[in-house]
Amino acid sequence: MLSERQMMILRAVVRDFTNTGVPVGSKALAKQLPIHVSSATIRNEMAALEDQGLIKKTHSSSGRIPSVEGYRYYVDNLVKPDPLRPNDMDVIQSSLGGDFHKIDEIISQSATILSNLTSYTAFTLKPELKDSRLSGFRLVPLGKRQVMAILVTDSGDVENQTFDVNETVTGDQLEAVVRLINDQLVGLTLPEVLQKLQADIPMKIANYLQSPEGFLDIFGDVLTRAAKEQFYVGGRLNLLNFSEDSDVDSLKSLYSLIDKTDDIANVLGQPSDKISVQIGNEMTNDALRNFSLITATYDVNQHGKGMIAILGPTRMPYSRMLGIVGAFREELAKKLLDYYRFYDE
Amino acid sequence: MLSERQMMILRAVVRDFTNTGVPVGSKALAKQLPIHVSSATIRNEMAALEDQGLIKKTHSSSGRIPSVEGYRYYVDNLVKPDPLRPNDMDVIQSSLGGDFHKIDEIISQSATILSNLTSYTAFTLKPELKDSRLSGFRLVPLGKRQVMAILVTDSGDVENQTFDVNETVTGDQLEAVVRLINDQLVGLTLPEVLQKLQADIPMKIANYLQSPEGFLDIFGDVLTRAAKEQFYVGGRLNLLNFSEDSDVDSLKSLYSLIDKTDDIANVLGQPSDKISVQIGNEMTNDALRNFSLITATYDVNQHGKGMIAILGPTRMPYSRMLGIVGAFREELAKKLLDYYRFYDE
DNA sequence: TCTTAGCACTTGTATCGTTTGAGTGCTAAA
DNA sequence: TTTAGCACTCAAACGATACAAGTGCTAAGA
Repeated sequence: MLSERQMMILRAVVRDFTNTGVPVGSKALAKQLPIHVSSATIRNEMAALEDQGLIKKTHSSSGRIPSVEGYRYYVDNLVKPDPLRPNDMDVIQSSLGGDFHKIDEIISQSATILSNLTSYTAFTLKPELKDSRLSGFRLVPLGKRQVMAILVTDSGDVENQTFDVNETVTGDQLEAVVRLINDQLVGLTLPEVLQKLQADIPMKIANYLQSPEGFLDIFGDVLTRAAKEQFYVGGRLNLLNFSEDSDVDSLKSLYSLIDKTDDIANVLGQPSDKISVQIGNEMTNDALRNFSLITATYDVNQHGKGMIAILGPTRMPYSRMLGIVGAFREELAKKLLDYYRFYDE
Repeated sequence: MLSERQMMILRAVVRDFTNTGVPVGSKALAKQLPIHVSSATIRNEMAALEDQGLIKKTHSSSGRIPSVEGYRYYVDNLVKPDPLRPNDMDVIQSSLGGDFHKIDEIISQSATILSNLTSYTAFTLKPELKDSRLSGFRLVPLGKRQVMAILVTDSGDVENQTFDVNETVTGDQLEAVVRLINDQLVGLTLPEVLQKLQADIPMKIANYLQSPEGFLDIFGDVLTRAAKEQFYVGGRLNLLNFSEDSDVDSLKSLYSLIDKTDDIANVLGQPSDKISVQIGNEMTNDALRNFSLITATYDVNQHGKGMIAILGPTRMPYSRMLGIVGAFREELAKKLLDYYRFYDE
């Protein structure tokens, strides 16, 4: 249990340190705090906070910095999201104000906006209906030897790919493949489709084509791309600002991490309605030791929920960031509802 | 004019420095050179080379490093491409050996291979017929409210984009737009199309649709994407290895540079049949001051010419790099000829 | 005329003791 | 419980010194 005064001190330590990056000492705090006590008193309280593992020293006679547990306590109990700066709201509204013809444009644009507002790295995922289903597959011949495969899901995702075909493939054969896939697979969820694709489909298709592997590969390719959660990243380069001792190796693993869909999905974790903050080594991934991740969902009613996130140094101004993320999720939800309303009815 | 001995010394200075990164002194050279002269003699020769601006000191009593002019002389007159290491050839052939269904896969894979072989950053452009022409445009309705726009050029490039449409648009209208574009624009080069698009097309289309802007925007979008030279990058992260004093700002501008299609096209420059080397500030772009760029074309006969390039620190082992680039351009050309042969006839 | 030994000189790097200043913990008095 | 005072710790900055690598120049030898 912390006393009121201890909370006040912890809050001040976090604030100061996130602003300046310098360990904060008792004297500075005494001057700054609203209550009037001597630095010696502060020292006693700080010793108590240190005993509880909330703050720590960088060396035996230094000022204190928050420990991971200290940040955690601060985020859970002490912080209050800053109201958005008026200018920030303008930025959001004008950047989202344009006319969009694709959900993906809005989502990708959002990543950029978020990274600009925060000067950190931002991630956005589009609203996702879990269990989206295959609603159609086509092979469209283009010119002489090219075919485009197009896969559509019932949630409106479109995935496509162009590939070259040998002349010996006829239009009839393409038709047959398409019909087979549509007859057998439409309406199933994507994982179900993937599973069937490995089980009974190859046998059936053998009736239509002598060498079907090519087509099944293509279809499988497009399918796995569609099943993967697509996300957008904004402000990649901002990570360079926080490389501390410019540790090239850890930077590299960080970048490899954020470019791998699967990994980042793990890191972001399960959606929750509250804004969630993960601090430093609370995340299992070692490359993120000195970073914090703020994630939030946004809700587009029957169109599902999406996610936004920002990744910055553990020492980030949490109150401001929470304010930005909180406001942005709402603006984005509004924008998307508008968008769907326009195209839905 | 350089004497034989001076050339020998310059070559040794470049070799040594690119290998070790340490300025090279007269004593080390005396020990290493095939001829038997004292360090004092070497010093005299080095003074001469310095007078000609080919080498320079980092401070008044240091060993010498090559100047940009020195590298240039070395590359133009002294270097001989290393033969490929046997292992490297294996890597190339097995990485290019697989079965591909798209040119782009081969080209993108090539960027990865090149960056792996060199541990620098690699660029690849696919073979390009200059003046490729619009050969078709389609609008394919997908599900309820989505349409995919597909543009095909006579060189086989396909560019596409999905977008949402309001329900009030009818299939007939789509048909009309497509017919208009195909009637009026097919057969023209892409720049011509772009130009017409701004001139007389909007007026004509107004006869078919009340609010045509949306469609023209989409078409324009896809068109500009198709007109842009697409390139692939491999080993982006390798740039981090050469950040010297970890100058974050210059790293950032470097990355912005290689992500901008237009800029990088400028940097790569005009294709030439010889392998070309650009050294440090020979490139106008300031972010590249400490880098060198090796570019080479590859020739796929009637399918045009493409380009490969690697970007690494000015202090790179040129002989090895020239060997790799030289060998790779040929392997790639071979692979592509095979590929076209299979799909062409 | 070219080469070389020798030497004085320059400079970056490393090492080491010193000082300074910010900050701590502890004690004892208010 | 608070606070003044004091001894103590440690990082950072600083200066002196030594060292090593390398240079240019001079003068003698081939």
